[in-house]
Amino acid sequence: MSLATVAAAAEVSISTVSRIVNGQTHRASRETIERVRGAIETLGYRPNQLGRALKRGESRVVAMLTANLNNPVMATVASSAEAALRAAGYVMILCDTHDRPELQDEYLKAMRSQAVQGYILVTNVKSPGLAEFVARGEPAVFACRRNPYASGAFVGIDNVGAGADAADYLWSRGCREPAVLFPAQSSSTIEDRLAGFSMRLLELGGRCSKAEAPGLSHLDVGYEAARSLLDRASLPQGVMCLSDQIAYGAHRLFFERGLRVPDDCVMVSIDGSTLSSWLAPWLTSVRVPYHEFGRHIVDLLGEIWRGEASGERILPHAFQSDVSSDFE
Amino acid sequence: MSLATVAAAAEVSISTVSRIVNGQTHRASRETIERVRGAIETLGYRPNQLGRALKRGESRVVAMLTANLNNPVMATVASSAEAALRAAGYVMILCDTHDRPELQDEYLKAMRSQAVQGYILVTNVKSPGLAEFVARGEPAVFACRRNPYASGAFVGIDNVGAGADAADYLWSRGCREPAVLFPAQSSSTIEDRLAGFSMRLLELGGRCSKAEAPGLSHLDVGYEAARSLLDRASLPQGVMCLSDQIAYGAHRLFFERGLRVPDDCVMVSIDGSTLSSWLAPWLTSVRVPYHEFGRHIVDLLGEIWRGEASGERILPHAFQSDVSSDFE
DNA sequence: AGTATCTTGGCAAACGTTTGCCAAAGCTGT
DNA sequence: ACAGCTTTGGCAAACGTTTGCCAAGATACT
Repeated sequence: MSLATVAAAAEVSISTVSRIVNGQTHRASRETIERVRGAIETLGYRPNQLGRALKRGESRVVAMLTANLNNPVMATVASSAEAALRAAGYVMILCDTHDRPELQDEYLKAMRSQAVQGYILVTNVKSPGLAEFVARGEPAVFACRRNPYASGAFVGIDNVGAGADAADYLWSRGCREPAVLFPAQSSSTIEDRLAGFSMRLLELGGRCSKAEAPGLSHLDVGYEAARSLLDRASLPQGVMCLSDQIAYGAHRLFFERGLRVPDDCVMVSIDGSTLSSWLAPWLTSVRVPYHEFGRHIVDLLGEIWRGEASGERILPHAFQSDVSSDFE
Repeated sequence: MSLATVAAAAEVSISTVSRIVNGQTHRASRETIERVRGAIETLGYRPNQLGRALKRGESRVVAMLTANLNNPVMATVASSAEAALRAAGYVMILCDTHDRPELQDEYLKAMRSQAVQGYILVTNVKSPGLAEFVARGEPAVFACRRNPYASGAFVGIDNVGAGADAADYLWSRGCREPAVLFPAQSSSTIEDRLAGFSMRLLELGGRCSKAEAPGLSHLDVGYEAARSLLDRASLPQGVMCLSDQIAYGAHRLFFERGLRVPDDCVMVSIDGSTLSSWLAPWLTSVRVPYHEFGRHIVDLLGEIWRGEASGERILPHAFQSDVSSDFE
């Protein structure tokens, strides 16, 4: 079914139907408009987005490239972005790059040939394709992780501040020499959180030991980092985990070794996922408002499309207090 | 950049370039082909999928409608479907219906106007739009939850059998009168698991008490169902939770009341998400191979497109034994 | 030499839209 | 009666593809 079908049913030309579909009411008589609207209604016509996109040069499709959908943080951001895009009349293509540069480049090319109108990037993996992409000035918003090639549209939190808050928390709980667990594969987010944490601790007069580990997922990272920590030194009073997932991994090792959190060792992390309040009551988290990210991402995309200079959106973080507000 | 650009660069006609792009090597001389390939290479040309889709009538885009991306089960299925689609040269549009009928209908219409080539549906919410959709015979594969209007392509597990396995497990642990926790909002999956569980228990000579609760998410369901259970009767030896999320919710209530799992009460569930092995070592699960779903979904879609009668794929489930195989 | 076949490649229509332009008709005012 | 304006609506080109058809040249066969 196409404009032609409707036009035939209403006995007008295709152009007339097209104009009415697009709300140009001053180009046809009231009577014609009603006839056409009736035909559209009875046929259940909806304009073909392919034809429209081809002609108009805007597809109303946005691509989201995410590092790993199985990470609940990414899933939450994807979900909130999807909802915000839908509300704005867009549709989301989801691409899971698994943080692999070749796959990322492949996706960037594929999305270009899909003529997508904008990009949401949750990645900081460098790749030749991404470098060109940024250089071409494609309309993109980075979320969680900063653009590794340039500054620009970004939605995230003040990771330095969040790290500092975690340090304050541990300090207030009496930890003077906490450990910090972090992944070998770094990123702007990780670095900032780490920097904020250790700087604040230094300011306060404390010091921290660091345990780093490689790993496919932050779960593994946490587990391995905790292992190397415990194998190397005695149990610290407190442990700072740079993400919830790292905390989960670390907790697993603690559990296996019969250590109890927070009785034997306080644990703090950054992310504050909803699941933690159910499954990890032992964990204290700096809560990041991932549910809000989508709205701001779409705002920024809008600014870019309108040609406005678009900056960063740094959203507020806080210690987890009221869980209920987590649900919309 | 379009075929026209390449044609100009290679000094041939648009048709010739198009044929070469599509692998018709017998319609041009070796020399011409090389010249065209060179031009494509240097320009970095990729065919515009919009034009192609419009002409060919197949968009190589598949829509996935999922009930709630924040549910890790859905996220896993989405992730595996995305990977399988990508490998087959397709692209995935993700739609989060939040199990709301109007939103589902809105998405179905929107996807139709996007000319998507196939659908992956993780829903059993009835809606007028879905009824028409099924009646039209659109190419769709249902995953996890069965088509509420007809039989047909489906990927899932034997939920009756999984329920029975859970009953066997609790029986083997000495539970003679376990409780079962389930959501008020039912579905084929829930019903089957419940039926399999209680039938097997009856066969074995046991009986079960049931606790049902409404809730936005299964986390709430588990919490509330556990509350109503404990308020009503004494603590059973074992609790069967119809999903991992229900188990998490129930555990939270148990934790608040100072009850320990599995010391005070054995808990079993169906899903076996990766996260459980990290965060919920107290939980025993029937493991569902959600990571494999994507592959089978795409297989079935292929069968449908080729016009083959496509049936159901019932994948094997098992008790969680080796966690490591969970990762690809 | 004449005919048949193969190779090479271009023309043009079509997919469903949008929109600038033109034309016919209906009006007003002189 | 005629110029000028508004209303109404159609024609046709364009977006980037694909593909049936035709044509010119080359080669092979009788």
